[in-house]
Amino acid sequence: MPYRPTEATERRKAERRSLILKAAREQIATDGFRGTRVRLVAARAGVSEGTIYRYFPSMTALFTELLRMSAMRELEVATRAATGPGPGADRLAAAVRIHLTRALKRPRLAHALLAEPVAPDVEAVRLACRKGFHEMFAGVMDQAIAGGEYYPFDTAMAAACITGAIDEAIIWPFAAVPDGAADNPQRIDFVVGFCMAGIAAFRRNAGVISPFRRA
Amino acid sequence: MPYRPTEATERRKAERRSLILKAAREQIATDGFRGTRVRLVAARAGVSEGTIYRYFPSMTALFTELLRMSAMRELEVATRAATGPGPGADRLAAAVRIHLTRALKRPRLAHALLAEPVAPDVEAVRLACRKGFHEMFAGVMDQAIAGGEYYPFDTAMAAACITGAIDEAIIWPFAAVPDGAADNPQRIDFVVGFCMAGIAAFRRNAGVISPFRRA
Amino acid sequence: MPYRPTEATERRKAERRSLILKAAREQIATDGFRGTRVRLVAARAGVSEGTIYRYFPSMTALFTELLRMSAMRELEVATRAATGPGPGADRLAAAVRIHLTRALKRPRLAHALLAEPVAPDVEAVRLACRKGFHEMFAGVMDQAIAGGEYYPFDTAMAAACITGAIDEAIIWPFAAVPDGAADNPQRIDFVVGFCMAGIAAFRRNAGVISPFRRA
Amino acid sequence: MPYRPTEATERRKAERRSLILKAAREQIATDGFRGTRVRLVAARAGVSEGTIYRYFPSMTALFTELLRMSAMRELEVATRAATGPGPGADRLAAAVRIHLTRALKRPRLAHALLAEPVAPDVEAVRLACRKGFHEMFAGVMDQAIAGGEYYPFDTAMAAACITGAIDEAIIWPFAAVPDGAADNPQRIDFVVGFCMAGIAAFRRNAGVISPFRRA
DNA sequence: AATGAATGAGCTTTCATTCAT
DNA sequence: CATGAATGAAAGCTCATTCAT
Repeated sequence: MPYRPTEATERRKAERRSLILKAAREQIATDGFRGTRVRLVAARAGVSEGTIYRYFPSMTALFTELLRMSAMRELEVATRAATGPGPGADRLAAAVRIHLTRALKRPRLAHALLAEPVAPDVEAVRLACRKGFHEMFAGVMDQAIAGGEYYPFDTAMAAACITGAIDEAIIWPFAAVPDGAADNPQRIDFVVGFCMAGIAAFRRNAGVISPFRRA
Repeated sequence: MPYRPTEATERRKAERRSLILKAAREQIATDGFRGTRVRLVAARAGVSEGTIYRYFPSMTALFTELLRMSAMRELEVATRAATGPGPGADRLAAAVRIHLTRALKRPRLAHALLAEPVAPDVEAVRLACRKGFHEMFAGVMDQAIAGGEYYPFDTAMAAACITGAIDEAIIWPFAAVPDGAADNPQRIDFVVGFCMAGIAAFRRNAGVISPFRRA
Repeated sequence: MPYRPTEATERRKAERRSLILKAAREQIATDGFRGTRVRLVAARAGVSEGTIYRYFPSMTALFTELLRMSAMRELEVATRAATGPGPGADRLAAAVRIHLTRALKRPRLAHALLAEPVAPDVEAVRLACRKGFHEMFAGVMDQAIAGGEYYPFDTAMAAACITGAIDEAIIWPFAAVPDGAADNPQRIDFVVGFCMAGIAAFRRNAGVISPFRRA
Repeated sequence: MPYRPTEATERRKAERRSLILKAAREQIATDGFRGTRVRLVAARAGVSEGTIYRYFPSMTALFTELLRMSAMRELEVATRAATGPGPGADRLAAAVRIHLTRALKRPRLAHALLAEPVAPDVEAVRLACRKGFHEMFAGVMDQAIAGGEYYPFDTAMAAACITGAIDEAIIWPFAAVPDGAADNPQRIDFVVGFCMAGIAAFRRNAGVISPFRRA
């Protein structure tokens, strides 16, 4: 009688795979890619080192998939925030805000996923993910331009400035401020405001008063 | 007749040291800290591995010195641009511009030096360097506030946003645009404008028209 | 079905560990601690270098354990010989004899274990082991003094002289006599006699004729 | 005109050679053979590393010569003490005493020279030196036997026991007693007494009262 | 299918020896 | 002839990956 994987077996396999990915995620959140070892991931997942290799052909592949998954999820969330009927500026601000807010919950992980250099194979994927964010931000701005909200400007470059400001806002407190102060709402407001102001000069309706202008 | 080290010998020694630092620099510019090996640096410098250790006690020490040297130089140049009699906004813009312009000449190296996570010993130095830039930018803004040019705002956070935007502007073209287009003057203008606009909302003299506003 | 380490696996592991210790022992017996390299031990044990590090955290740890194990064993054997109801002199002689006899079976190894200077970490353990022998010999003599068999004397120094004589008797034939002649019973008799005579002057009952006196 | 070394040049060369040997001696006295590096010897001698190699073809050769020289000197002194008109027992005791006394002035050096295992080439010389001491001690005893002072016995083995006791007396305090107490005259007396007593059983004139016998 | 022991290439670093100056 | 910078062959150790159980 031929072997036939049961549904339960399939389910268990999928669970294991998730378990390993989650363990890798936690390890990276703690020590970065640099400090991640097969042994440590296996220990966190409660499986053996060999099992890792049953689910992923190599550590590079594991990292790559993790990166893709995490980035996709974040990109999706930010994209959803950027989608809707309101003005482009509001949608952009919402996307920036939600992305930053989420990243600041786990700044070490976010930094690793967004900026930490890794082996070339992984780097390629990481750049692709980054590009996804760039394109999302640029896309919102392009729509806003198309909708007459802004004069045309170099949205690709603006997207770069925005993601850069967000990244640094993630890294910076990680190194410099007391624990717990990193996701201070005021700081998030500031970064969102900075990014919006960065392109405010291109708004068609100059009469709108920037919400950051002091009384 | 006893040996006496000649001037030429001394010069050669200094040259060797520079040669090694330069080789390390190039290696890092190519593969980042992560991909730098004693063997590769030695090969690039055209010396043996042992020679590296005559000039530097360890790879960490070599990285550290390289980092400190490079960062000091850049910081100095940017600081000089930020110093002078003119309005704070102009000086800030000048500092951002020159830092960005110089970094874009060698984006991979700049990124490694500014942002790449490394071994803890080196990281400490790297954070200090980064802090130097933050403080320089924040300092110019504090002066501008003190001089009545801006309303008070969170200059530390603004500095973070500015360095972040610069960094991304460095990394981004490295990944995404054709060679040679990275230091396109228009792109540099854009980033400078973005950063200045980011804090423009806090200017006291609202009458000044942003130079980035399109006709 | 989840993997469960079988008894056979466990046994194999223990055997491997012993195998490595034995290989190290043989290597030391051949070339001393000084000439022992991870590579050589691994080759002798028929395992890879990496495997050595699975069983011992470092070469120092391997040496240390080997030393402790071997010394403990020898000390135990000698101590047992020195324990019992008879006169102290007889028990001391028995301890000297058995220790010497056993060591002469592998003089190079014995010398390395007993006398060869090594890295400081190992040296500490080696001195402790040596001290164990000193104390054992001194202890037997102290008991004999307490029991009225000897007048009081510097038993610590006597123990040093005894272990020294034994050590040299181990090294000496290793260098000077044909193979196999080292553990000549007559030579062992001589050393035992020499050591006993060394403290015979302190015996209370002077009437006893030394068994080493020739007819 | 052919080059002709002047007398002054020759003298200077000989002085340098001595200087290097002395420096090596001091280095060994401090850290043993194990801790001796070309660099350290050169630094102590106040010459360059290269110069060492002008006077000695290799470190091994330097060690070898040092060993031979030091051992010769000590052997000579001890031999002189063992030579003369008096009874063999007295001469032996004098030789043991002077050798031990001198060694205890620099126990670390003495231990290194007498017992520290070294590279095989050096070891061969070290064993030869050791053999010199054995033969000297054995020679005195052979003479005493020939002179009717002792019954015949295994003088080679006795010599081994004597040198062993001396060595251990050198090593032991080095590890175990407070500084300065090592060359305590009473301890030297004890070792000399121990060694003499070790062969006392073979004396023909049994009427002689051992000087170590207590009142 | 899961285990974790075994592997071995590769890492940084040391140091006796050589050789251009 | 002295110098000390340069060499490069090891050394101990790590860790991603493989494979017998």
